[in-house]
Amino acid sequence: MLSFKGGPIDGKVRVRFAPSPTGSLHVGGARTHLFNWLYARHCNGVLINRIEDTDQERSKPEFERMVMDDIKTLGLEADESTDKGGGYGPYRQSERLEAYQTLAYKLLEDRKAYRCFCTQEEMDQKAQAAKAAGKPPHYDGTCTNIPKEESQRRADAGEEFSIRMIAPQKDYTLKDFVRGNVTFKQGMVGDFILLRTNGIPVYNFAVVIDDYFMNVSHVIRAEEHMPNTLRQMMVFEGLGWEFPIWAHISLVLGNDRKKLSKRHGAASVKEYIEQGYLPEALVNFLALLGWSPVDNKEIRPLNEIVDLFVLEKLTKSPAIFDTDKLTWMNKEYIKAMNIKELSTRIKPFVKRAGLDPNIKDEEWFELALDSVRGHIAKLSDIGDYLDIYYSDRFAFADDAKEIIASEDGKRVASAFKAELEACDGEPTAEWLKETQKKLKSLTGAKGKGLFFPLRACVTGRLQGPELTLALPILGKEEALRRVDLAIRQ
RNA sequence: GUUCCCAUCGUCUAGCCCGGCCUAGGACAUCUCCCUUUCACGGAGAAAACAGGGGUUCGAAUCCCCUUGGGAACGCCA
Repeated sequence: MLSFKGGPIDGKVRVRFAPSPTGSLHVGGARTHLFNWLYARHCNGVLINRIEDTDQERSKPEFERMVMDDIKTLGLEADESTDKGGGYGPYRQSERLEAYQTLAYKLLEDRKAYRCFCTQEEMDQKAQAAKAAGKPPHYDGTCTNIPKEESQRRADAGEEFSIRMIAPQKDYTLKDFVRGNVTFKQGMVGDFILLRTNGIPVYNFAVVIDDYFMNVSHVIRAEEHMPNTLRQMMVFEGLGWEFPIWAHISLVLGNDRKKLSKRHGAASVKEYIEQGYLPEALVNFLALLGWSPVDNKEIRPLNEIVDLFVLEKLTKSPAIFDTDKLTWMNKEYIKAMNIKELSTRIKPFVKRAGLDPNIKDEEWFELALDSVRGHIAKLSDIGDYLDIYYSDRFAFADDAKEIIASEDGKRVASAFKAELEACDGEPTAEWLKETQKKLKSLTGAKGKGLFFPLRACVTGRLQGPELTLALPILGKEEALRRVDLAIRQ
């Protein structure tokens, strides 16, 4: 028997994010989780992750694993969860069935719910008919007034039934932390299912029981749940329990102003991470969707966000997920990151681009990485910039070829070759600076006319890191090989 | 269809609750200029919004009403 812990709120903030394991973590879900996490941290409270797997068709253990791992990569683990345990478990709804069933029968006993013998097919038909007639598809009340004895008899006889909650016909006012008072007029919802025919509870029922027994003080969730909240209020009331504090946060929308989903391309945390967005940048960006710090400073460490995060500052209106701004933020994080940290984090992306980060020593790699980091927006961009240092990848881009073929180009290239050959030891930044001056007077080329050919010869590109940085990293031998190649074109 | 929610630059937002300090602030993106004997980086600047209409008030982005627009939800999905 499941022990019923919890009870009335004892003053401590306990919040929860309750994903259903039907796919990997969505950025909208990540943002909801983040807001809960921030609030818990800010209040020195507790964050719970509960797995809502009552949809047996779509829920899969591997999805649960994915979601939990996504949360972990974001660095936002909960205090109590299926992974970590805690004093209010189990944290998977499929393991709490007994509680739901017990309470559903209590409601039945109290005449706040009834057995419904309508079949799935009948219900589908009714819903369609109601829709066709332009009426809200509410339950028509076929089984509402079946006498208690008859209901019992039919159940005993083995007839299949679900348990349906009687929706009290009166107005309900939801006191919402971000929206203020929201009144739902009576008749907005019909009698709704609590327990399915197979004994598994439905979301709106399970949530109430879990939130109560897990001692949840604040329910911070997406706005799309508002109509659900009405049903949940009815269940809380029917069970004689106090409401938690609800806070319905605005939705995250795609470019088309519709709720962000797979249709909008990348929509999951996993995809963004795989594209080379840093978890900390994504988290920082997500925090700014529907919330803003008092001092306007947008890029800031998580602990500062925790300090400033208050529910009062949440926005009511929905926010469009702007990838451009995320990308900018990611770039800033890449620029600011400690080079050793960046080095270890970016290596998988370097390998994925087909480049070996270990062809030379770590010091070389860091130098090379540092010279190009300012150009990349995502970790996955690294291949296109770092490859200039890899001789097997070397090739002249079309625009670079043109420059080299020009009059200035030819003159600069051969003059530079001579200088390089005469260079004593490895070329340094200072050597290059001197040499550039020399080349200027030697060839008459200046500005773009001087720098583009040099860059084109050495890197094969017209854009990239400072040559004074790149040349020493490349080394004399490789540089010479390339200049030679350029001249012979 | 019904109910609920929302409405400030293209986008994220500040201001709104407690009207005057708003000539509406910041950030992304865009454009311009500067720096640099090059691209980039960096710096400076520009353009860009109170959805519309009625009230209330000496005064409204801020309060009230209507219209319009957008969104969400109406399941034995969550």
